[in-house]
Amino acid sequence: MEDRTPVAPPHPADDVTEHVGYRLKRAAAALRGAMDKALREHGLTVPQYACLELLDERPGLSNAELARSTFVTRQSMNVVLRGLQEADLISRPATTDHGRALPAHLTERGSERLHAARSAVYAIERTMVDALPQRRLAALLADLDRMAEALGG
Amino acid sequence: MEDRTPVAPPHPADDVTEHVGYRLKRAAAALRGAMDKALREHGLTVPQYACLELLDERPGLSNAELARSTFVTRQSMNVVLRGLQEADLISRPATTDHGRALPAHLTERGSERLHAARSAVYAIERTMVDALPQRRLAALLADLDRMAEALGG
DNA sequence: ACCCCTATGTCAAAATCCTGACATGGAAGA
DNA sequence: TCTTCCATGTCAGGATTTTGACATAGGGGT
Repeated sequence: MEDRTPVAPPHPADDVTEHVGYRLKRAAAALRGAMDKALREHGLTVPQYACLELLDERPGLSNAELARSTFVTRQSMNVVLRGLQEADLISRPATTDHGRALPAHLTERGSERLHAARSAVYAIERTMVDALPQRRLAALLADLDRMAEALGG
Repeated sequence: MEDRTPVAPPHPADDVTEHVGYRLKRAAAALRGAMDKALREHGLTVPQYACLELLDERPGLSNAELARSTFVTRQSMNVVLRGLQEADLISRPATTDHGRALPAHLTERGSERLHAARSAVYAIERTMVDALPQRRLAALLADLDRMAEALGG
């Protein structure tokens, strides 16, 4: 239980739990867990929800584009898309006259499901943001971007 | 390629990629990718490295404690520990005279492997920190903690 | 026209992780 | 003491994700 509060840290920098990577992983894990729990009640997984949200904003995205946007491989996104197609939440043409990318679109059911789940996810986001001191959000977003870009993300 | 720079975002808050969760996931994914690549050259996975690092600082941690500290389930950590034991990087007693928790310890090989991999991981951490404006690190760590705690992390 | 390079979709196999479940050891309270 | 509860380790099964590989479509340069 006291895993994250060692009894006597010699120096903050000497404790792994004080490192940026550890904190980042911790926050991401907390978010993932909260979203998993909230989305389960809507019959969606986190990658599935991410897909629907992206397709709602930018209809016609291809499998590879969705994969890059959600930071997973094309193969992983492919199975996610199949699941969504199986559930009739998205639609994808079997062929295309130009190129190889197959544009995906939300179905009516997909749009409804997204709007139902969105409020739950937004509540989580609100919980996170409200936990921050006022006016610190922009700086946090900028810092996260700087780190990701520095690592080639 | 232009996945993260939509042509015309109506309002920042209306774009998923502007949300805190998205940025958090992006930074975490970038970190994970960089660590994966760096650790592969040392024959370690990220969870394995996390284990070794924790055991170096706090020898005798049990499977369940390590699992909580790395934000995975006991079952997942169990297979990680078996892999480390198989590679003779850690040691665990088969039985214990008191309780059920089996304290894990680094072996000589494990300590050597950790020290070899540590420099690569620390370089990544340095890259991240250097990408931040000076003196912003403490605030970032605090914000990450606040968010994690708000979500029950 | 031809070749090369990149991007995309997909298949197959393996690795990783999680959910559900069970048995055991220890602590706390009736 | 006995009972109840919690934590731990472990097994089995399935879901998710990744690595590796292959074939195809399009653009660019020769």
